[in-house]
Amino acid sequence: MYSKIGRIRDAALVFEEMPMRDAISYNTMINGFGSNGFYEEVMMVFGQMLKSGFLPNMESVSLAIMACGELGCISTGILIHRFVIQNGFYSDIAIVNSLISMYVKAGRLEIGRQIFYDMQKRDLVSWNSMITGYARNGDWFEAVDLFLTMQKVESFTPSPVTFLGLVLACGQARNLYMGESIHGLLIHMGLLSDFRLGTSIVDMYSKCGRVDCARRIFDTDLSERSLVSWNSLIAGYSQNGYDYNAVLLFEQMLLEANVKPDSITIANVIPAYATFADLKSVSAVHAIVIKRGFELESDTVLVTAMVDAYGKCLDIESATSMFASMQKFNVATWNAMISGYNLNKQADRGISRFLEMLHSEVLPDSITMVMVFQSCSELGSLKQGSMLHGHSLSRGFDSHITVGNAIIDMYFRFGCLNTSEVLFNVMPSKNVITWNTMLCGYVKNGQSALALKLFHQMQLDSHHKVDPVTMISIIQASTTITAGPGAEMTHGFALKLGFDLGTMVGNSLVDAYAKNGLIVNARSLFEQMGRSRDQSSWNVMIAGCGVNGQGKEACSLLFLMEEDGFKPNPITFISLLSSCSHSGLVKEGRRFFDLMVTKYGILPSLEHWTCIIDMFGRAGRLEEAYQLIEYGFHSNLLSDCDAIWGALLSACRENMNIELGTLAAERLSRLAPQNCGYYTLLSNLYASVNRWDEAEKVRRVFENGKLVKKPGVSMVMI
DNA sequence: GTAGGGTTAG
Repeated sequence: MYSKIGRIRDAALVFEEMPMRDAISYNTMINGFGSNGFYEEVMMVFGQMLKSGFLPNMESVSLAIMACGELGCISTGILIHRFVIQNGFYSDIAIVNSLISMYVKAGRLEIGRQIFYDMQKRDLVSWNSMITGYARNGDWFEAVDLFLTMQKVESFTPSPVTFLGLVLACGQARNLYMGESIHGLLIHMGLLSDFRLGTSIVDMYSKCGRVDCARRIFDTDLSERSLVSWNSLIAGYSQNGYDYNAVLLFEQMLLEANVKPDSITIANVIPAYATFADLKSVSAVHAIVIKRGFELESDTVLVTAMVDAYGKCLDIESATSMFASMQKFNVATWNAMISGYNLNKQADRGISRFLEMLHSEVLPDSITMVMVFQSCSELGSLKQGSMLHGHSLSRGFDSHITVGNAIIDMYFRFGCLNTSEVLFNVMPSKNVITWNTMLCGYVKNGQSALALKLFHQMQLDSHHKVDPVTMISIIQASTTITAGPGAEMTHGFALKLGFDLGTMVGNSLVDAYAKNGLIVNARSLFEQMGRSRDQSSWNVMIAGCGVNGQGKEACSLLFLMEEDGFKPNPITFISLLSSCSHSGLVKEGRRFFDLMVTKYGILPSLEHWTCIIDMFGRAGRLEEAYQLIEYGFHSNLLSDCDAIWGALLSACRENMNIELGTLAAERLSRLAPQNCGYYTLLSNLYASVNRWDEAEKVRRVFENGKLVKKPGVSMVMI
């Protein structure tokens, strides 16, 4: 009675206290748990029932099989399968259908298929289960084939569940063409009013990258906007790079009265906030999760999304503690954690996590390998990188293009161009990212000519089309070789290719023009870009004015930028401060520095501080630089570190200021006694004012080997 | 008895 009205916990209590249980009470309990989705409990009671010697009824057996499917307990499922055969349940079509469904849910299509073909008599549910099985695995061809055979051979009329399977198949296979056909068929048959089918169509368009169609159906065609339809559309936006739309839709959802987000909604929207590195929103969503009591410890997917998000927001400690609070890990969780350490410049912790992972029961996958190769680059440890390269070869990861790309990228970062080239040449299959990695690697290593040569080769290869990332490398390579004309040429070339100068390529060209003295071209392209400008376009333009001595123009761009709807970010102020620095606009620079903190709430980073020290230095106003540093310490905006004194010492060297220079060097020698660069600066400073004896003294300290060589990163044994 | 939505990289 209790279980019928959903008060399953009360029923369980009564059941526990029953002195004598009979088959009926066991079956009732299994039914109660099963219909409320308590699958673990179903398994438990089912086990107890068999142990006590009672024979379950058809319904209980069916529910137990269903529970195995839901929980992914395929080994228990196989035992129940045997039990079914031994106890004569195999004649029941419903039980066999449940078995098929269990196997296909676990991805064991071959077993499901065997059972299906061995059946003497099949009903519509058997066909539907099989179709759905193929659909989940993205095999739309088999799904459609079964759909046709079902009608031709056994004359079954498809039900809405059949179509649910077909639409799912198109989505999973990203087959837009088939999806559109079935959409049309459903309209024709008048089945779209079934809200489950409507939702599945929204999901299909989302998965096929046509979020615009998904949105139209969501807005106009759905008879009922269920939680699942909201989730499908948010997922569609988020997975297709429309992060802002995902966030907007989620925020709209929060205002709706008749729908509340669940853990899947959150797992969908969190990556969108993460792309913006929007820590405030991520924490706010985390608060919703806690407030609504979603189970975090067991929800691997949700926690993985949160670990990743905190990592991207540079709150690595929150990411670490979320990771630590988990009971079950999967490979994505480990990967998100390692990626977080890389992003937070703590690659050593990433490597440690990887070693920990090797001792856990979760095996690394190709994404893990991509992450650890990044960790090695970040750490600058060639030795470790080569060892992991060997590890990855022995595990067969070299067949993954992404892993190959990551390894090529790593060797470029170590300056091992030859190794990268060899790997590139022997790679059995390449994608456009492989080519881009090579091009970018050459450019970063100052080999622009090689980049252009390879680009030529790439164009002859019809398999790989030039994309925006390719163009950016080519713009940089051309301009390093032929400065201004290079920028004009690649600009023309991009237009000739029929390339829609998107935001990224546009920004890169503006940057190339500006850096090569063609500020007029930069400005006109920047204006031409219009709506396709983003925040970074403004930053590039501001910096570009700066290097061309147009400090005043740079300053006025800040206000135009705000009029255009973009908020300045820390990089904007780096561009502004260095513009002021190059144009000698000390007063303005100082004002922007203050505005940044007070009006925009941006805490100055080390780079901001070194920029402003450089500005004072160029203007010969070293005392003011020093005062500002002292003020930074006092107000806790700045911590005492070698980079700051290094910047001051460098400025002193330019101004031949011995007094402050010695002071800076003193602080430096205490903070970073191993840093050779500063000793050279100090000895140069003495030499510049003809104090040769002092210069010699510093040089001797350096040469006497008082400098300890920075110990290499310790080796890792695998 | 079958039944729609989720995480990680390049």
